Amino acid sequence: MNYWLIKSEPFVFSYDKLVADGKSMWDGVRNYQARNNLRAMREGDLALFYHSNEGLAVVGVAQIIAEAYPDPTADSGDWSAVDVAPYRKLNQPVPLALIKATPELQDIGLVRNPRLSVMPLSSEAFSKILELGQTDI
DNA sequence: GCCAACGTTGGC
DNA sequence: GCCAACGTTGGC
Repeated sequence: MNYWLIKSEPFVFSYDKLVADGKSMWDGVRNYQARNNLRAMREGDLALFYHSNEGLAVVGVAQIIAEAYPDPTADSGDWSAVDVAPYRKLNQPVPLALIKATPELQDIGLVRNPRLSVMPLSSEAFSKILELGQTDI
């Protein structure tokens, strides 16, 4: 089981929208590092869902339900998409400021490389954020 | 709305 | 293959 963090701008696609839709294709990634992370995802992996730009918080957990396939929204280039489904909404959103203020979370990609949109997380970091979000899964 | 950080592009 | 210029992302 691998753990991930995926980012979305909530006015483009929010966690609530994912819940409403039941599942979604995770497409439009145009960054090689992020794409390679998408390709490393396995069915059943869990991903924290982070709202960037507005909200600035981890709000829920999503599950990977289909592994990487060619991104149909790419008209050229070698890009990938996966399918995700809602898994659990956090009881308490975990704001970026809290993550930055938590010593155990100083090494995660969100802090180290804030512009990467798909990044791996250690199981420790994943659990810690769930704990901050007062959520058991 | 500004600006810093990073990735990508293109000239040499 | 290097590096400057540019575009994009995302926090503040």
